[in-house]
Amino acid sequence: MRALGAELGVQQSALYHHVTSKQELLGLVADAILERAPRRPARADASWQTRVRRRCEDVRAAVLAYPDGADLVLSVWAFGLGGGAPEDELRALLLDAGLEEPAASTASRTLLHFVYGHAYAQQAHDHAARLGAVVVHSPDDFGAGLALVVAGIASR
Amino acid sequence: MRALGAELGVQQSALYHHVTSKQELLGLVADAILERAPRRPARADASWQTRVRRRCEDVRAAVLAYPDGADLVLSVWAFGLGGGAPEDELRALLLDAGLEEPAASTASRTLLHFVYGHAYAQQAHDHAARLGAVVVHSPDDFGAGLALVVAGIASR
DNA sequence: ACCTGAACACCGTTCAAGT
DNA sequence: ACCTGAACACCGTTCAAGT
Repeated sequence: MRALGAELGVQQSALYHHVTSKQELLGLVADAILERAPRRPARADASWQTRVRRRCEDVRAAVLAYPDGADLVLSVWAFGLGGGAPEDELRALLLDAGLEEPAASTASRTLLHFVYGHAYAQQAHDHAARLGAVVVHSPDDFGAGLALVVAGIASR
Repeated sequence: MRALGAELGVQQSALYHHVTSKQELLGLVADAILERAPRRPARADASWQTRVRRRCEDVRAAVLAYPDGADLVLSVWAFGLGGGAPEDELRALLLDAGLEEPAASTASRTLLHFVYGHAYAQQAHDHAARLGAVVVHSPDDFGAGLALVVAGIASR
C-alpha cells in the first residue's frame, strides 16, 4: 500500500478512501487482469472441446502476463472476492455443448483448478529459478494436461 | 515465528539456529502433514483408477486436516521446497498401470493441481464463511471432479 | 551448540486533523 | 470529498553477546 501510494504521489492512508482493504483492491486488480484476457473468436464449425481449450489458454495467458498473476487470481477466486468471469464463461460453453447441471459447474471449476494450479506452479518455478534456488526446468505440459481434463469431460 | 517461539518457551531468534528461514520451516511442516496422510491398502484386484482415486482422496484428507493446509502444501510443492511425495506416488501408480513418460508425470501433476486447488478453494470458502462474508455454500463435488480427471487419463 | 536481547527494516490499518 | 501525518500493532531476519 505504501509503494502504491508513493507511485500515485499520495499517502498510503489516502488509498483507504477509495477501497476498504487491500483484499478488495486485489480483487479489483484480479478482475482487471482477467478482462485483459484475449477473446479469440472461434470458427463457426469449432467443436466445444476447441472452444473450451482456447478459453482456458487465454485465461492462462492473462494471468501469466503479470508477476504473481496466478497467485493473485487463484486466491481472489477461491475467496469469492472476484475473478468469477472465467468460471461463468466456461460453464456457458459446456451448457451449450449439452452438459447438464451440476456437471457443467463441476467441469468448469475443475478446468480452472488445473489452469490456475499449473500457472501458479510455473510462476513459482520461474521465481525460484531467478533466485538460483532451482536448476531443473519444469516441462511445458500445459497443453497435455488441459487435453486430459477436456477428454475427461467429453467421456462422461 | 514469534508465536512459535513463545509456544516453545524460546525467543523467536532461537528458531534460526535450527532452520535457515520460515520458508524452510514451512517446507518441513508440509512434509509432516503429507506423511500423516492415511495409506489405505488397496485390494489386490483393485483397478489403477481406484488406486489413484484413493491416493488423491487421502492426500486431500491430509491437507484438509489442518488450517490453511492446502495453501501451505500448494505453495511449498510449487516452489519445490518439499511435498514431492504425492507426485512420486501417483506417478508410480500410473507407470504401473502402463502409462509411459512423460504422460505419467503430466497426469500425476494434473491430478494434484485439481486436488490442491479444490482443497484450497474449500478452505478459503470455509474461512470466508466463518467471517460471515459469504453465505453461498460450495458444492461438494470433489469426487465428481476427480472422476473426471481420472477418466481423462484413462481415455488417452 | 544453543539461546537472549535488542535492533533493523518492514507490513496493513486507523484516525484526528486539515482543505 | 479527499488527503496528511502520525501512530498502532504487527512482521521476518540479523547479530553481538552470553552460557
